[in-house]
Amino acid sequence: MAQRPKLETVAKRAGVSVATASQVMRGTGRISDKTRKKVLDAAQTLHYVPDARAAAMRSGDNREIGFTIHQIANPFNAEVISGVSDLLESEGYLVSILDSQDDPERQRRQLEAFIRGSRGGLLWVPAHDTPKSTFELLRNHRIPTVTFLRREGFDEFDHVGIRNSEATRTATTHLAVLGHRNIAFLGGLANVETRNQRIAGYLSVMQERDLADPIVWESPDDKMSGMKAMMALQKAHPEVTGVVCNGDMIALGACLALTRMGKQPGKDVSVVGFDNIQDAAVATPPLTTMAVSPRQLGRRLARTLLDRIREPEGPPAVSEVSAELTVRDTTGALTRPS
Amino acid sequence: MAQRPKLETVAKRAGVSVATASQVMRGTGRISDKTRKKVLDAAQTLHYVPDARAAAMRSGDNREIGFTIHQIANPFNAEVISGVSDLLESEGYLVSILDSQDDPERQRRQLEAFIRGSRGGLLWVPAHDTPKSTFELLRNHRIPTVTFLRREGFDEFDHVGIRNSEATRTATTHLAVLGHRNIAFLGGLANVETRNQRIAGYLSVMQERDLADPIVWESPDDKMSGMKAMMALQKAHPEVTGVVCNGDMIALGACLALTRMGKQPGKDVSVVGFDNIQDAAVATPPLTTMAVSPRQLGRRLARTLLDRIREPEGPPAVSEVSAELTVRDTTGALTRPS
DNA sequence: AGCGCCCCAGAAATCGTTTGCTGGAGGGCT
DNA sequence: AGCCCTCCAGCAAACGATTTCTGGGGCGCT
Repeated sequence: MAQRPKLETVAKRAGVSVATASQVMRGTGRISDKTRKKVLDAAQTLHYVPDARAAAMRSGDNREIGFTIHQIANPFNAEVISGVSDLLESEGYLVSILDSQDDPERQRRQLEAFIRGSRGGLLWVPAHDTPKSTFELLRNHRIPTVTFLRREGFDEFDHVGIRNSEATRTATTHLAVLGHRNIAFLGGLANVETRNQRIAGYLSVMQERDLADPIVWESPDDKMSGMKAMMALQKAHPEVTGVVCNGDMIALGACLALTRMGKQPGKDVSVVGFDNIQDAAVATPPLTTMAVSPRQLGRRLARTLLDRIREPEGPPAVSEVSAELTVRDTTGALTRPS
Repeated sequence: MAQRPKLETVAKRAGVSVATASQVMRGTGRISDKTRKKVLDAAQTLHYVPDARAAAMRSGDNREIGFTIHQIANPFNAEVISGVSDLLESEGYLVSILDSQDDPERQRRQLEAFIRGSRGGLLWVPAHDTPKSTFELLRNHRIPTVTFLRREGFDEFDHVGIRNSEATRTATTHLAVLGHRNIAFLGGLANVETRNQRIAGYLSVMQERDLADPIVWESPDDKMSGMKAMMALQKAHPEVTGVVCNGDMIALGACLALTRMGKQPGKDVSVVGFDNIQDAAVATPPLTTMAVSPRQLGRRLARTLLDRIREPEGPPAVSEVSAELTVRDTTGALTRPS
């Protein structure tokens, strides 16, 4: 058990040539069962594991793919990752996750290191304000890439996303039908693409239905921030009775704020979330939200990348999935007339 | 912008030899400023990025490290990851995360793929019931490895952990001092090492103080499962007035269950969590918990690995950090006598 | 015996780097 | 002129695999 065994060691122990040993390990060529067994036994006892770097260097195929995401702690993202891994690992790939923390600078460094390691492919949620040069970096190096959720105006990569503006149209309409006129959009940071799309959907309904002046309120996408933001929003605009949120974490934080302020979500103020994370169903009260299936999204994402690896040329494939309105207890008819 | 440029291309364009170009890129050797500039310019215009695989293959040093963890969605883990990345990336490493989902089978496959890629080091939370062979796999391949949180009885690797039994001793004592006698331990799955240690601490206090018969209740470590488990526990053992939890998610789920059953956490039944995740402070009611600092833990973890990479030989370094009792509103004095 | 086929050995090229070596061109110094 | 010193070219050997090629031993078949 000295150093890491190489193929040559295995071959020597099995009494065959390295060429033959390689054939056996790769399952290629015509090898008799007897020889095959000898080699496999030798590899077993030596705990031989081939060096993927050397192999990839010569043969070119690379079964390691990366998934760069903006926020690893988000349970929605975690489920997407899980869906991606299921499919890709069953195809013999190793998927490793990089957490950019939505910082373009950090993302750039990570992607450069990623390219140095020359993996087989990349799944990527670009950080907000990702410069065009970062996209070009990937493209120039011919790395099979699928963007996810955001694409920042770069349309040369395959893409899997959510119909954001359609979803917030649905959410806002839902509130409007319930009688709400003072509806605000809450959550997310400026210049995030998905948020902009969601705001667009919200604004369009506000305008078409001639509701009150739109209010858009920023906040980081975690529960605590959502709570603080909702408190500030209520203070600044006490007339607001409906809130369309940029994510479930925000929405849960908002509900928290409302109950703390003595108001009842779904009665005094209606709140719609986005994502349908697991907590949404068991929250108090259970959250009305725009549901998308993260696992399904993950599988689609993985399949898109596999297709691209198989067929490097060809126009970018873009697919978007719809979010579905899931009504629970945080939305209700307007009680007090505004 | 044809294919990926190699060092030879850069050298040719700069009018120098590959050896010289390599020296410049690595910053080694004695090279005049004029030549250096020529090479750097050529690399710039060609968008040259060195191939880390080929480099690592020859030189042996590898600046990619992996972090295999059992549950990526857990916010506590996410903060640890963040702490690890901060430190390691500032040292020029790329850290990629693998999600074993606490499945020994999946973990095994991932680690084998990881070894094939021969990275520079590994941070590892072993899945529950990880077989000894998996540990030996890593050891045999001489991969600098630091286990985190769990070590499953394998003491040949460096380790960073939490003083679990000390922590649950503190938590249980806290409840006992408040007058509780019927205290249960809730959460986690059988045969998970950290859980066993926490149970041990709990049991020791129950015995020393001659409290009621101990009750240990299983549950997966997410909020929804915790809620269900607490409901079942209350039905089976209505006399229980104190609960020591295996994690904050469980504890939050338990509080949820209590309020749904019309009981008030901290008044009717006292609950202590573990981890002090961000939600703990803003939950209703705010959660009493055993706090450990995930970022600090992450930095210590990273530093331990760096030390090991720098000095591959030598006895394993083990360090454990203490958890601190943070009293909030879910624990209170026993009101109705048992 | 002769022929053909299956299986494999052995050698060599290749992937993109790093690293050590030899040796030479040029400059500054005595 | 002679000598040393700096800077770099050019060659070559690694690293650990894959892949192709030639060639030959052994077997079965006619």
